[in-house]
Amino acid sequence: MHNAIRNTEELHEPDPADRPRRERARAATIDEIKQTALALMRERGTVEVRFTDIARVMDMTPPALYRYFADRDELISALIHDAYQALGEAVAKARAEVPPDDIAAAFVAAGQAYRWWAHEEPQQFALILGMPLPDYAAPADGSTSEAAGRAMAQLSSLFVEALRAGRLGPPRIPDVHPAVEACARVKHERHEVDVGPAHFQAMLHAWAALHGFTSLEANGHFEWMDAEARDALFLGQLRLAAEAAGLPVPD
Amino acid sequence: MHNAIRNTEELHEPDPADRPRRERARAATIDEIKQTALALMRERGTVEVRFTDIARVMDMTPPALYRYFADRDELISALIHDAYQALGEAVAKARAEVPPDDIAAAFVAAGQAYRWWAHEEPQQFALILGMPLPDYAAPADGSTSEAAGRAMAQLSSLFVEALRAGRLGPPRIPDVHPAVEACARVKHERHEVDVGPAHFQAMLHAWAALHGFTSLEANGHFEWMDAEARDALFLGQLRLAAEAAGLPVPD
DNA sequence: TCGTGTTTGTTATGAGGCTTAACGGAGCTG
DNA sequence: CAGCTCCGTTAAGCCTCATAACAAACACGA
Repeated sequence: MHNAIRNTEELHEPDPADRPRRERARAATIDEIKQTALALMRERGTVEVRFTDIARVMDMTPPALYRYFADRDELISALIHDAYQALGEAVAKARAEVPPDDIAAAFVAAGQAYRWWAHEEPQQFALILGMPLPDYAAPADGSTSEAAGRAMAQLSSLFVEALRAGRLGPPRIPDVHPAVEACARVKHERHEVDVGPAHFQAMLHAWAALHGFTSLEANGHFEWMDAEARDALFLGQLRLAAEAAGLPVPD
Repeated sequence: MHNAIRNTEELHEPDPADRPRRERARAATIDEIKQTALALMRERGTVEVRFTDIARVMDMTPPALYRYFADRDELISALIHDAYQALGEAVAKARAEVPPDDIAAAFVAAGQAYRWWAHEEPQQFALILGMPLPDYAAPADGSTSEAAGRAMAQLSSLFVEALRAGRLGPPRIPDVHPAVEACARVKHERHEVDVGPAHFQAMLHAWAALHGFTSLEANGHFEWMDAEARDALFLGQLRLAAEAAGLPVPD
């Protein structure tokens, strides 16, 4: 137990003057642990991570890490949280670098960012969108699912913007199965997705297409193609998705 | 070392009469090990597998397993090979149960089989199409990549059949980037894909869309939808893919 | 029927990872 | 300086992978 829980808990101290200094050091160590874990994952091409290895790279002994994370699961949780954050930020950043009224360009930018991030960080990508890890249970505070929602919101907000700009045409599949409509309604009531059911459906189709290419590429199943071919192919996938969803088609 | 290598090697014995009996027993044990490994993976929801656990379930001691597999990697290799085989067979079986001249139905059947198998066997699916395992190297005999090729051939043959039947219309994206065309030419020369570049491109787009939905669902990212909604959504995805590829559109 | 060699299992052993417990030192606070 | 907290260490227990050495079962030939 010790006090490793303090990562997630908010602890009320008597607010001594040294708090910022010590806390900064602590935060820096936590960050170094996470960065080292990621570096090792990248190096070994795996989601696996050994406390012993992290400690060795950091010139520490393995038990020292337990001052910062109660166990491996807590570290994994933190990494998953960060990964959602990083993906969301990557997409948001890409969208911000595009003229705000150019919906088609924003869609391409978002899609490319999703793909680029997954390709650069396949381990983090696998962490959040691949097979869930053994015994891992999402933290009860919902911090990871909240982060997941924010990442997905990047996509749905694009539809909302297109709708507001009057640039959202009808999706290629206009009819919606009642069960799908029910899901759309729930999402709509929670204000997670502020578009109609047909466009909600189209959005999921677009996400799936986007994700499929991204996932296959990130996991090395497109390595028989060179980078140029993959780029062109992905752009085509984006065009198809935009067209089917009623979004302005890029190019 | 011992003699566990005999799984993959073809060994030339003096062909004694007892060979079939002992070999059958050996094959049965190998099969039981693999089945137990799969059962444990399913139970724990993971790709991880512990020799100790397998042995316990089989009422054996862990070292006994080394008589059949040199190490964990060799077991994984066998499981990957079997998984490709199983996926290919699932798709082939689904296609065989549909009138051979109904291309649209065959496409739906193949897609549903791909999705169904991934959903029923998410661990095996992750094994072959998810993130590659640490330290794992595909066997030099190319048995896994050959199995992979056969599984993918189920999709490409569908396009060939449609072409022969005169039911293959133009794909929604007719222009092909030179780099993609070069890849298509290579595949064509090897007779792995006997369709033109534009349809080759469309096939990859279809695979990606199909795979994206399948992968998200198999990894639990669509669990907020009920089964009915997911079914309807997937059918829509198939329709979009068929339409974009120039295949006959189902329904 | 009885040795003989092969196959297949066992126990014993060691290396290495995860995790906790117990302890010691650094640094801030009074 | 005494006392407290935080951070790191060493020591130790348990578990897994993997190998070595040994024992039983079995098929086979003389």
